[in-house]
Amino acid sequence: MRGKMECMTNVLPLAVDTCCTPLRAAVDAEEAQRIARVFKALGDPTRVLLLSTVATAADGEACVCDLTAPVGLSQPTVSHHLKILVDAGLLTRTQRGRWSYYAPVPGALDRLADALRAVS
Amino acid sequence: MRGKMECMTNVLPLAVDTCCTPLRAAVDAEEAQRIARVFKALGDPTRVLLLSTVATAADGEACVCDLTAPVGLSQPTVSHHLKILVDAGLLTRTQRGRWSYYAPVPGALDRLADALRAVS
DNA sequence: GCCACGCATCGACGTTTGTGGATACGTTGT
DNA sequence: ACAACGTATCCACAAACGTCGATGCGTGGC
Repeated sequence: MRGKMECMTNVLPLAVDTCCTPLRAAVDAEEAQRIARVFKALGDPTRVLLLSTVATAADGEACVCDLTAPVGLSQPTVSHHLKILVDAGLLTRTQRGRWSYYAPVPGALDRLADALRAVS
Repeated sequence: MRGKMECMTNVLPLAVDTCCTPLRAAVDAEEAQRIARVFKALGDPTRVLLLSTVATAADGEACVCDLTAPVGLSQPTVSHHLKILVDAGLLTRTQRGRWSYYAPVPGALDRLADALRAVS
C-alpha cells in the first residue's frame, strides 16, 4: 500500500486503481462462516475445559456425570455444551446403557489447525 | 472406564475410587479462559474474513476504509470487530496520518495452533 | 483558523448465548 | 409393571453480542 493517497471510499468506479488495490481474503464468506462456527464452539472456557477433560480421560471418553464436577456446572448445562461440541464436529456421542459417552473426533483439532493456517 | 458400575455423583468421599477415576483436564480453568478468549474473537465470520483480508493484503496491512467493502458492513461495525481482534492479540494497530493500519501479529496463529495441541 | 477526511466511541435496539430448574425420555434392575 | 437412574429437552431469564446512526477526536490541506 505504499504511495497510497486516498482510500476507495467515494471513489468513482472508473478510478478504482488510482488508490488501493481491491482487497480479497484467502477465504470467501461461506468458508469464513464455516470456520467461525467451529471457532465459536471453542469460544467458551467451559467447552475448552470439557474438550480437554474428555481428550485426556483414561479411555479417551467420558460420560456426562463425570464431567459435571470438573466444570462445576449443572447437568443440563453440561449436556448443552457437549451438544455444541458435537455439532461442531469436535466430539462424538455414543450411548451405552444409561450412559452417554463423549469422545474426541480423531484429527478434528489437526484439521482445525490447518484451517487456522489457511486463513493467513 | 471399563468395569464402571456407577458414576461419581452422590458418592461418598471415602469411596471415590470405587467408580470412575477423577477426571482432570490437560489445561486448568484459567488457561481454558485464556484460550477461549482468542477463539471467541475468531468465532464470528466477519472477523475471520477481516483477519484473512488483512493477512493477504499486499503489504500485510490494511486500513479501515479498505475493509468495509469486502465485508459489506458499516465503518463503526468494522472498527468494532478490528478492536476485538487487536484485544485478542491477533492484529496490531498503527496510525499513520489520518489512517489506521491493521496488520497481523506474527506467529499469533501458530501459537494458537500450539495451544490447540495442548488441549488434548 | 477553518473545513474535510478517516476513524473511534457512544447510545440504542434486536438477537444470541449461558445458565439452572423442571420435566420428559430411554435404560436397567427388581 | 414399577421404580430408580442417567440424559436430553423445554422454559425462563439475565447477560453478552452484532449492528448501525450519530457524534466526537485527531490529522492534513486550504
